[in-house]
Amino acid sequence: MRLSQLPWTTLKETPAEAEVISHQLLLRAGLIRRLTSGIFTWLPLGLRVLRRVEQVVREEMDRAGALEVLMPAVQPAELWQETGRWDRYGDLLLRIRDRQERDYCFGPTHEEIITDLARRELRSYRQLPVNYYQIQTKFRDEIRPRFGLMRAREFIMKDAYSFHMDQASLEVTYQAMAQAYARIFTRLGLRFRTVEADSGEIGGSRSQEFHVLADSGEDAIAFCDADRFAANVEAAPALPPPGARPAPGAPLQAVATPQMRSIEEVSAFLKVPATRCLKLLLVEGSDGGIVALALRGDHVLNTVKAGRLAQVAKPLTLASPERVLALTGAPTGFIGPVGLRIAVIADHAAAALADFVAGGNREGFHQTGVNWGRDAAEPATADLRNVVAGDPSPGGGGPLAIARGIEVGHIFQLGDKYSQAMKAVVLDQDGQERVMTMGCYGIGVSRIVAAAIEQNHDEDGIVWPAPMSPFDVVLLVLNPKNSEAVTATAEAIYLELRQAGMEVLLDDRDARPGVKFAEADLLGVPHRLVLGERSLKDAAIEYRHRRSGAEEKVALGDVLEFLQQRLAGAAPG
RNA sequence: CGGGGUGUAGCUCAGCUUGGUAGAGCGCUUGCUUCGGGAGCAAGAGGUCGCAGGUUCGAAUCCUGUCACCCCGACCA
Repeated sequence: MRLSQLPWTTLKETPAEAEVISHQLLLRAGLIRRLTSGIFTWLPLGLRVLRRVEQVVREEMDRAGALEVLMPAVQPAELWQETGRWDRYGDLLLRIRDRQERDYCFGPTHEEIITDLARRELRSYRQLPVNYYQIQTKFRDEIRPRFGLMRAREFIMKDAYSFHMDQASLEVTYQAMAQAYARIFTRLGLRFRTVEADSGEIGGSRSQEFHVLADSGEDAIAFCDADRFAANVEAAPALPPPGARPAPGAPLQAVATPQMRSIEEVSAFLKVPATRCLKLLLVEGSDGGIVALALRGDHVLNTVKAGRLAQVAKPLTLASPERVLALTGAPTGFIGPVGLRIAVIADHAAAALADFVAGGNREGFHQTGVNWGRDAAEPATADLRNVVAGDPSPGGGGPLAIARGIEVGHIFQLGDKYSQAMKAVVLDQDGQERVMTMGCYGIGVSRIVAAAIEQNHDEDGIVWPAPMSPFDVVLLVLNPKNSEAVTATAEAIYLELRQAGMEVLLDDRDARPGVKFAEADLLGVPHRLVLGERSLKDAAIEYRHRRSGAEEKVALGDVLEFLQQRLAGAAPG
């Protein structure tokens, strides 16, 4: 592609709307433009990146035996009503109405559509298993779209859905997808981790996420290299502390703690570490009452774990301050277990505390020297908290570490949740109708583009992993108007490289050298060639590697071979 | 949805407090000079000051409404 024929506008200044680096660089490098909140146009150079990602995804899905289809983006309400999600999916679902006043939605996902397709197309166990996939635009009306392509409302997703006679068959495809995903992210040159996950609203049992590692990631993932355990913090079990709880040693005492509502305030005021404080969170119970959840002061409630408790109302809802006051006689911030007439469920670590500090159930007071069993009833126990760095790994290999990740892939074993609701059945060997078992497998294609930048950039701009760079090579022609020899040589090299199958960006614009250098760095193509009168005098061309900055002079006759070796190298960029 | 903030040239912003008919830098056009890391000089083009209504002789500026965009918030017990 010739830059002289491309209306390419880069930005020297960072647009005010962009907060994260990937969003800033995508805009500055002229790859995308925002149309409205959470909705973007892909410009010519940006689209090349997206297409390269799609191609890798497509190749690996095909290799794994999946079948590409393309389903409609607009979906009739009837199918969503069949599974009950028309009502349950909520405001995330963009609902639209046609001229006949019929209800539709713009698809945020395609379980209903594919299940409808499967029940129409599939008749016999002989046709199973089958795995359909598509690469397509989704729309989710996010509460707050942000971070550019990372949390957009409209985005490109690869979603796949598999159909099976039984769980064993599902397992096989599920593992094949896990392997395909690992191949995809490896091929794209991304540093990633596969982690155990919560299956969330989609339902089903087993589920794993694929995270691109980046400090700006929205998710926390817990892992242990020694035993290869890795899980989203949402899903990582916190083990009970070892050893027996110490015996009570201190007397129960009430202490005045005026205005001290938070653990930080109480801990600092009483000079007691947060690890010896108890915090109680009052949530709505499934029986219409209130349930108290007890955590150690330094721990954080895991809402996924808490939401699974039978005693807790779904969805997990904190009790209102008014209700707390009415039921306990004390305002929030001063609630403790002593004398509390509410069921308490304690996290294992909170249940292991002795001689701890807790709210006094009286405004302006806490208690010290509190002990379970002696001062308050022994609580029920459960795993309620997020793991923290240093916690023992559930795999037994040692302490956990925490890293940040961007979720770019998620695979689920759905079971029969949708096939049952929509009566997607085939006949088995005995001629009996059997509900199919399903799996589903998603990849955030457009999000991968943002995640790759979050993970691969420097102060000059993007540093694409080679497999997703918009071009393999950028060739800068310096001052083309000054020298016909330079222009002619550049044209010859441009042709030679393209004939060898390389994607080459030729900067043949009548622009100053400094502009060309700066914009090439911003765009982030891994390999750069520079041809000017200076190098032409030596019958050479200058090469520079974007990521390392390493430079070399290459004889004109050797350019093709030199680059072929570079491109063939395993180093992804 | 609640709270906060911002809407002025393609981009980043000033001007608003104290009303008097719109500016800077970058970008864009033309010319000259430059020409190996986002050039210099000169001359230009480009704005219903988000929109609507009100106050006023006069509104970017004050008031009301509305729309859009951005940020924070479901860890407080």
